[in-house]
Parts: sequence; structure tokens; C-alpha cells
Amino acid sequence: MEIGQLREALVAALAAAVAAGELTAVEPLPTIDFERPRNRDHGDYASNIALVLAKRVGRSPRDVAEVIAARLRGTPGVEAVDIAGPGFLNLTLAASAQGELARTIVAAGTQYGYSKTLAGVRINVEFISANPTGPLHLGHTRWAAVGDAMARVLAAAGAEVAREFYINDRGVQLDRFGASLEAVATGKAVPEDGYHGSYIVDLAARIVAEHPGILELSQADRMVAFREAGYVLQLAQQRQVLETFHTHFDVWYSERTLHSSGAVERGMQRLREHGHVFELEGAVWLRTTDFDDDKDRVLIKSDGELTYFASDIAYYVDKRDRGFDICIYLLGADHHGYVNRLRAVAACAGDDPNYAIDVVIGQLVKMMKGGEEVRLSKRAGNMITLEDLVNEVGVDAARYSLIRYPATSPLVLDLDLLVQRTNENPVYYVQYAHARISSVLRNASELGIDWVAGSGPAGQIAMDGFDAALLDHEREKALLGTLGEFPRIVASAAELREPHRVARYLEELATAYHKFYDSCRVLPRGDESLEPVSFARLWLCAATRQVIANGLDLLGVSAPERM
RNA sequence: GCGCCCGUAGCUCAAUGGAUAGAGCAUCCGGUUUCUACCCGGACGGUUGGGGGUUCGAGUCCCUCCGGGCGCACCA
Repeated sequence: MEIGQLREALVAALAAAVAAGELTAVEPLPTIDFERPRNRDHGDYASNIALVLAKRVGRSPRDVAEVIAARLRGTPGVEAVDIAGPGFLNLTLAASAQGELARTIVAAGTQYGYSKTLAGVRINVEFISANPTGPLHLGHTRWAAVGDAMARVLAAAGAEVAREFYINDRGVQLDRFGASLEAVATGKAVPEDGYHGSYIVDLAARIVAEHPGILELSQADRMVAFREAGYVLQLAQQRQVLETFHTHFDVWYSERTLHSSGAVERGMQRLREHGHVFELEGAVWLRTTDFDDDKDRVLIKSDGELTYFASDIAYYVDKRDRGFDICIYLLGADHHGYVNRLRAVAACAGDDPNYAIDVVIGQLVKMMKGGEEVRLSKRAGNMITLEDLVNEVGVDAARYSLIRYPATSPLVLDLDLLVQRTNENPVYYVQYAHARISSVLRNASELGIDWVAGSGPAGQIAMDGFDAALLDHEREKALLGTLGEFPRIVASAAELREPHRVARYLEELATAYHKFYDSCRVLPRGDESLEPVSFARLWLCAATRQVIANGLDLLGVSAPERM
């Protein structure tokens, strides 16, 4: 029995009551919650349907609840329908109906939890988009983990997803980068507005070694040569590091390409067609104030130069032209001023900004070490990089600890605790549940137990492999209920662009499993005989392991068989 | 000055307008004769920054005040 079927039964009960004249029809039907209540005393599932409808049908909530409950009782698999509190409808499932879920999950395998809610939708997720002028720092690392997990979750909801990295390879930052490299290589002081990290020294030395004669070039040529060589090396370094972080981008989009391909002209033209472009005082503007921006924005300066904003527009239009229905941007909190203007761009291009564009503003990451905040600065050399974090805590712990918090909330990571690998970082707690189940299944195998076929060691009578009704222990039911939540969790994580929900869910699931394990012996002890309940519990174990594995995969975190 | 985000237990953080606001850590007390104790159970801990409003119901939505962070360019 899955939650979807229950919801259908609820809606059917309502429709039947209306058809029988017991309730007046309500059109349109308001949003009805149907979910697992936090408090287990409130049944396996609960709905606020009566509370929502009461006023509209002119009856008391408990009245309405009673009418619907009467029609819901007798639904196969539903053991009890109770009315509680102000008028909540609480459903309790029969153990057999609930237990069947274990078989359903095992059969669905890696596909359990996946849905079609975003089928046919093409989504572009852009994240990190760091300047190719230095290593990726901790903030980038958060976007790497969250952006990649978001892409995985969206794909699990059926969307066709592309991960995209925008390379800012044009502009003064890159020039300053080149100037810094050139200065170091020729023994000069790095310019005040340049890059001062020690990686600049290493990079400059490597460039000199790989490009004999570069120092003999004229000053101007040398600047360009260092800039270009540094760009190539630094970008390669970022890509390599991201691959080791299990974050693979489908598209690396160069800003230079954007300009050379004519995309800027095309973008500009698109906006002109929609009538939001105007000229004033020698400059070309976009009237973003038509759509909630606080001021209009310049596209072409009076000196003829394009603004960075013009690139943003071209890039957005280009994404849409490449067939993406939705463009998601992950930006740092210091970019929140861009939200309205980006949304205005979408609107000016004729799109619905509430659908076609989604800007997620993430708060920055702070890191504590030795009780003090570790300061992050891209310009200064004294920063924590993605590599530093991974070297200290590993890819799994780094990814997990960055994903498990909503990107919109500020995050303080205590490096000392992550290094200690305590429960402060719950990735171990979740992975341990997976390893623990793997161990149980291994042991079952070694005992000659074929839980799929329901046959035991030589001499045992083969049984019908799985009797769902045997899973009636309080903690078995709780575990089954949690397993049933997974599809809904994945779908809502995708819809809300909040992959942290998957991590939180996994922790809840791991807890449910550990509690079950603590109370319910799976395999027979030494001289005990093999009973049918062992088969049922093995199915439950296998189902749980599958869901943990599926969930961890959505986070890009490994599911170890042994720990 | 204008705008955006945030304020939840000692700490780090959850909670899609639902029922008694939850976890982990920290502190204290317990639990394993056999599947991985990286586990489980219990105790302690709160005026959800303050005040007002909306409604059957508000941590969540609206107004206001306080506190913290960030942003305001014909910069990139």
C-alpha cells in the first residue's frame, strides 16, 4: 500500500460523499494535506481534509471528517480511520498492506523513489561559475555539492538536466590574474589589485617552465601570454578537482564564446523585439523596472562598451535557445541584488519569471578551527580550498555536511569535529546503517538463507518467501512508514530545489532502521530454527538498504558495504 | 537612506499554514551471553528576538520595532 493509493482512496471517499448528497460540492478543491503525522499516535497517515473543507461546506470539521471517515472505512488495507483533534483524519494501515511495500521497493530497485513529476522538462542548473583565476574555495565547494545534488534530485523527478559552469574568461579579473603571474615571474611586486595567493608563485613557475622564451616577450605580449597560459592551467585544475569531488559538468560555457558566437547580438535583438530596450544619453538600456527591478540597467555604455549585464542577458537567452525550459542559478548571498534583475531579464525576454527562471541565493559558509573562524578570501592566499576540505574529511563527509543544510541558511562547519568523524557529521550514521544491513544480508547468505525464494538451509522447509503480515512490530511498522515516504521526499526536494531534504530523510530512515535492528532480531541465533519472520525481516532489510543507497546516490555520497 | 536575507534549546541546525516546535552535540543516568555499540533507551534543556494583526490553526503569512549579515555603479 503506497501513499498515492491512499490519497486516491481519500479523494474517492470525498467524491462519493458528495455524489450521495452528504456534502456539498466544493470547486475548485483546495489543497489537501495527506502525510505521515509527526506524532505516531496520530496513525500512519493523516489528512486535514475536513478542516480545509469545513467552512466551505458550512459544517463543523468533525462533522465533515465523520462523513468522509465512514466512506473510508472498509477500504482494503486500511485498518482504522479515526477522527482526532479539531478534525484531523487519522488512518492506520493493516500490517499486511504496509508490509507489501518491502517487496515493492526491492522490485523497483534503483528506481524506487524516482518519479515522472518533471518528465519532459529540460532544466539547466548553473552553479559555481568561479573566475578561472584561482583554486575553488569553500563557498564554491558548497555550490558544487548542493548544485550537483540538486541536479541529481531533479533528474530523479524525471527532468532532463544539464549541469553548467559559466567561465568568466573575459574582463579585468583575468587581466589582473595575468598581471600577477607576470609580476611574480619577473621578480616584481604583485599589483595591489592583483592576486596574492601562494598558488600564483607556483603557477608562474610552471608557466615559465612550460613556455620557454615567454620572459623574452615584450611586456604587453608577456602579460597576455601569462594570462592565457594561467587561464588554461587554472581552469584545468578546477575541472580536475571537481571531478574528484564527484561533480561533473555537462557544459563548460565560455564567456568569450558567448561574445564570439553572436549570442550577445541575438540576446539584445530578442529584448528589442519585446520592446523593453531604449536609448538615453548615448547609452542603451533595458527597462527592467517594467518587472520589479528598482532601476533600469545599462546594456551598452555611452562609450560603446558592453556591460557585464549584457552578457548575463545573452547567456540567459542562449540557454533558452538551447532548449532549456527552466534555468536555475545558484548564487552566493553577495549576489542577491541580482535576483530581481535576472528575473526581469526573463520577463523582458517574454518568459514567465515564476517558471522559467529560479535563482537560489545561498548563504555563505563559515568555518571554525581551533575555536576561531577561518577567514576566507579569494584574493589573499590564506583560504580554505575544496581540496583542503576533502583532504581533511574526505569527499563523502565534505559533500554530505555541505548538502544537509538548506543552502539558504548560513552554515558554520567546525573543521575539528568533521576531522574527528563523530556523529556531528551524520554521514557516518547513515552510511553505517547501510553497512550494517549489508552485513546482515551477507550473514544470511552465509547461512544458506535464500530470502528471495524463501528457502532455508538444507533440511528447512521452503516457505512462501514473504509474509507481509509478519511485519507488525511497532518498529517494523515505523520503518515501513518511513520507507514509504521516500518518493514524496524526492519529489518535494526537486520541486522546492532543496536537496537537503533527502539528507535529513536519510538520517530519519537510518534512525528507524537502527531502532528496528535494536528490537527485532533478523537472523536466527545459533541453535534457533529458521522462522518465517526472518524472511520477512530480510525483505525489510533489503528494502531499507535499497532506499539508503538510492538516497545517498542522489547526494553523490557512497554507500559502503563495510565500514 | 533604500532593498534583500537571517534571528528557533548552552552549541550546530531541522520543521511545504497543522495536532504536544524536533534532531545531533554538550551534561547526567541506563542498555549488548551470538546479525557491525559508528547502535539503542531515559533525563535535562524553549515566551521560535519583542509587540501587534490575518484564521479553525502562525516558527511559517502581513505590519512594526530591535539585533546580525549582504547589496546599492554607464564595475566585473
